[in-house]
Amino acid sequence: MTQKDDFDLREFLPYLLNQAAEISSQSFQRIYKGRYGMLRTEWRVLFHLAIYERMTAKDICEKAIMHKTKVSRAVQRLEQRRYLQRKPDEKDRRHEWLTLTLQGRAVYEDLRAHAQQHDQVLMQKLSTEEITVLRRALNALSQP
Amino acid sequence: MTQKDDFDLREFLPYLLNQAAEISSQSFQRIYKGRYGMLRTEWRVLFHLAIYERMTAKDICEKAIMHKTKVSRAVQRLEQRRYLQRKPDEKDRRHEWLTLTLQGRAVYEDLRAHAQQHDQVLMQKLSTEEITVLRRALNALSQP
DNA sequence: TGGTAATAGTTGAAAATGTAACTAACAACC
DNA sequence: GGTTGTTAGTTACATTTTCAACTATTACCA
Repeated sequence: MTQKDDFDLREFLPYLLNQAAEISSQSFQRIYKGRYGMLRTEWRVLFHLAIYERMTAKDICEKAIMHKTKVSRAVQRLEQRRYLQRKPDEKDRRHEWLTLTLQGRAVYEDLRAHAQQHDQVLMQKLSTEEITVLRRALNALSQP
Repeated sequence: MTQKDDFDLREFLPYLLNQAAEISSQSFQRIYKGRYGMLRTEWRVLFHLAIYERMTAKDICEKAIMHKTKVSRAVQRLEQRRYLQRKPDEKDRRHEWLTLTLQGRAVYEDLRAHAQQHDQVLMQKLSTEEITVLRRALNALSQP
């Protein structure tokens, strides 16, 4: 098992990004899964609703870059657990406005605290300058 | 839909990483999926074998940080397509040595060319310095 | 007005993934 | 040598995700 070839997989950005994303979300996953039995799609929807207060599923699709069926199912499960409420738009009944319940907000507060803590741990692997550049680069790469 | 709260999701590393990873792999996905009907797990295994020549499934698990069932299934599918060969180790028949076939290598060469091209496009979104720091940071974050 | 197109969101079936239990081969210790 | 433990890899089943088709509502336009 010896390296050959000039192409280095370790410099291929999609590969590196995937690797880092996978590993760095694992320990956070244990938290939202362990405490609330939530999935990745669900905490993402929850966080978006907590931050933007009031969104339609469509809004979440765009902000979170998630497919509509993923969002639809995450919303269903969050609703079942009474973490969010739906309210159809009066003007255009194709839209549904989603907001967190008090209970949903409480779950968010708890997870947010853990998220921040988790982020601290991750950032300890990097210098301040690296963090700044990393965030900027990741944002740039997130523009489709 | 207005931003609230002090916690900024856009600074939460697992979120940013996931976003960037997702988006930056999409157009490469269209290539390996469209041309060869391959999955993400499969190109990763294929690339590892192309680069390291000769590995066991275990080696791939470690290098690619993939679960052994993922690797097992990817290897099965690559074998069905005659992209790789298995050869049991003579000394220890629990191990199987995996190598690409000529056909597998040809597929790799094709995909590698596209990967490099794709990488170029991604890197155009970043400065040279950002690329260096990004790679270093991603590697650091990939250490579990 | 009526008819077609577009949009928001849901659903069902197929594909992929995760988890845990499994087989087969070897190691280690008595 | 036989028992127990460990390791490489597979399989079965449950959970998730994907893809395409669907409903319901609104927009467009002749």
